[in-house]
Amino acid sequence: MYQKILKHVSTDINLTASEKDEFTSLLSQKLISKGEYLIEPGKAVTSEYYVIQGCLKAFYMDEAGEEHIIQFAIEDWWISDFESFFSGNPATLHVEAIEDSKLLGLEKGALEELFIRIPKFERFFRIKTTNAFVALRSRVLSTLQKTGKERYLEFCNTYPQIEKRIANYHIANYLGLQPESLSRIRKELS
Amino acid sequence: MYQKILKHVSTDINLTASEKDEFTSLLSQKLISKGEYLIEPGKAVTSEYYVIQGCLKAFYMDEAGEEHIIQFAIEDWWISDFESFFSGNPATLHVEAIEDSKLLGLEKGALEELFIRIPKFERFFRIKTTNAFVALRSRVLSTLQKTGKERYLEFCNTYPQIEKRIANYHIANYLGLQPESLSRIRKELS
DNA sequence: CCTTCCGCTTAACATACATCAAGGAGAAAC
DNA sequence: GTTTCTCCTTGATGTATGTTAAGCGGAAGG
Repeated sequence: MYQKILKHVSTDINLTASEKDEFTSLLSQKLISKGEYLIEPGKAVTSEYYVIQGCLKAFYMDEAGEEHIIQFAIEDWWISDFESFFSGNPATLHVEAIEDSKLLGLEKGALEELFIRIPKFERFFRIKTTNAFVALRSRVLSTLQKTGKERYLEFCNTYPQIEKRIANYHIANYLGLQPESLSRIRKELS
Repeated sequence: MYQKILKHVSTDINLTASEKDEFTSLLSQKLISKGEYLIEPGKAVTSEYYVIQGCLKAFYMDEAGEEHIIQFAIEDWWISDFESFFSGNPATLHVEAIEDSKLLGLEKGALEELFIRIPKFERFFRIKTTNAFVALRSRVLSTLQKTGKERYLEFCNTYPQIEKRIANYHIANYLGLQPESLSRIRKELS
């Protein structure tokens, strides 16, 4: 059960057997069915989650009740409302399973103790945070400067596994397009 | 010279006189003229900068040589290539003064020591980082879902001081519009 | 003072994408 | 098997924004 996450962590930092044990002892497994919510706005978020299996979407709801997807997460990704997790403010994000999913949760308090006991983990999570920041920045750039077709191709390159698994209208939403437009783009490309 | 930054820091954390001294002793003043570069791609970035006076733009250059502005900074803002600063990778961003500017630089090494000696500062910079993350995320949302006019109004609300100071074509670039389009939008609104 | 240049505006036209509407295929429910 | 529902596709039309081109005004430099 912990093999995947240990392999994942080991790509960035080296751990001894006892460090691995200490890390995994902090993780709690969570099962969630398709359609269920992992995070709902208004509640404080005290964990971040590593996806062992399944698929989830993180989205905002606007005043008109429209969803705006800002992230998908599949195997080997982390997901949470990081703003709420770090600041302690109530969540503003929804996170919903779009497939039955198996997660590992990591509590904020446990994480902070871990940073003190094994500082390597601070490095690991800082790398993850920096990557998330860079990904977000590059997404700002592509939405500002690129056409729908270009963004779609970029998406397919960046998330090849996701593109095949997720409904057209979810991808369209993520790309800021209408499903009809994405459909046309796909037709053009085929 | 340090009044502004101390007031700025004090909005989030409380400091004793000696903590203030310790903090300001780490800061080094930097003057930079309009048109000069604070950060150039390829070089590692070891400082972040607080703006005492002036105005700068942070932008990427694409393969076609086009600038894409991702941030402006005026008085009381921080600016750097945060990805490079945190990861140690060479900068990918350009940061250029668009007015003569006066900055306070803070070295990464000094900052890390400060975090150890006065942990409150870790909290302060974590708040800043979280805010930046949230701002970026909300920018992704507005570029995906809103029209140029809506984004312009949002920009004017969020950065009223900036809107009056910066050239039309810079604002248009930041909003992902052509200067002509922004000009039309402004006309419609007046 | 005059000239030059740069940024702003306006107009005419082109295009990407949204919107509205309809139909079809596959999965789920009966 | 039939019905229903959900999602995908396609077409017709509308709109926001891009593109190209021109002119104007103020600032900088002579």
